[in-house]
Amino acid sequence: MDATPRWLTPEQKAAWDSFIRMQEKLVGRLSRRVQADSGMSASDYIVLVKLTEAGGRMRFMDLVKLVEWEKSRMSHQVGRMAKRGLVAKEECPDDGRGAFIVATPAGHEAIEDAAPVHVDHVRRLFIDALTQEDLAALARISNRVLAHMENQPD
Amino acid sequence: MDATPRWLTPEQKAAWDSFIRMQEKLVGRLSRRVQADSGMSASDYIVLVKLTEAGGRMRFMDLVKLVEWEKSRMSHQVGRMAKRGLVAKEECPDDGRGAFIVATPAGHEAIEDAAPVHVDHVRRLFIDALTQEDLAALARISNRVLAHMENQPD
DNA sequence: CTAAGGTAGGTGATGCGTCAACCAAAGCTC
DNA sequence: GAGCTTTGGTTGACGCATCACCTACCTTAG
Repeated sequence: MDATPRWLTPEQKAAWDSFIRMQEKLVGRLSRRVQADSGMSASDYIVLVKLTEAGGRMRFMDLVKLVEWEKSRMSHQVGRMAKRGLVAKEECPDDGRGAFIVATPAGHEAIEDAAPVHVDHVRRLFIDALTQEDLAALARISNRVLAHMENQPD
Repeated sequence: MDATPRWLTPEQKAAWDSFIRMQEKLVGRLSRRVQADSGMSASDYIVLVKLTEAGGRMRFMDLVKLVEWEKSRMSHQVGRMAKRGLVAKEECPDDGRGAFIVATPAGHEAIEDAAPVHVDHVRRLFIDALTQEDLAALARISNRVLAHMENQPD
């Protein structure tokens, strides 16, 4: 009875705390940098990256799946981005409900300017801290956790 | 010239992508769970954890430093938490500007109910996916990145 | 052909995070 | 003790994330 202990072991807790702290600081710093450097939010950035990587023009739902967001979040996001001129929405002739999301010239330019700067920060703050083996280990661990989560409810 | 390459190597990019993806999914799932299970936001949760661990009563700025947030964020946060009855604010007799933040009985109860459930989810989604060695490696890597970031501007 | 159910996408309310500006009390300095 | 800086903490505006719900269109069984 009571198979799972109530708390984590000290080593587990220490590992968890370090991971969470690192991840929060790193992601926070990077998203503040992209905002300061490019005037785009981190969400703008990632949507533009994925969209332009895929040719600069996609169906809304395909974009949702690619970025792995909820459609509501994406809808709000592209709404804001359209207002800022980074993307445009086009009707879909084949499907009356559908929409194409298209990167505007301004969107292309924004991401082409922002991407190398962002990569530099990723390298400076993260990659440079680690050896090749560290990086490989982290990739393996991340994929292991991802795979594990997929078999878990909720 | 041009000492740093414009992009990451394929292995670097793969590691970075896996890490970011894992971290987003994991943190997202955990914070949705704590919200669903306890009615508290993830921010409520962590503030209450740190506050009660420290005795349930602290100076505002000490709490800010403990949680490593900006004071503005904490100010908004404790404002909301006070409105929900999780904490209360008291004046500080020694320092006319100062405030004590105190966990209410409802706050104590909320965190005592929520904490074991949250830990179970952490274990289920994360700890159980990894070996002891994985966990140790991740802790080491996280601390290495944290230490590295401290020496970096911005 | 039509009704039922699924899919594409949007909306509005609410809470959260950040930024910049602000204010008042507390030292500090001459 | 008058002016300066620092510290402790708040505020308001704005963009972002989530939730629940909604509409329009498409698909398919009968």
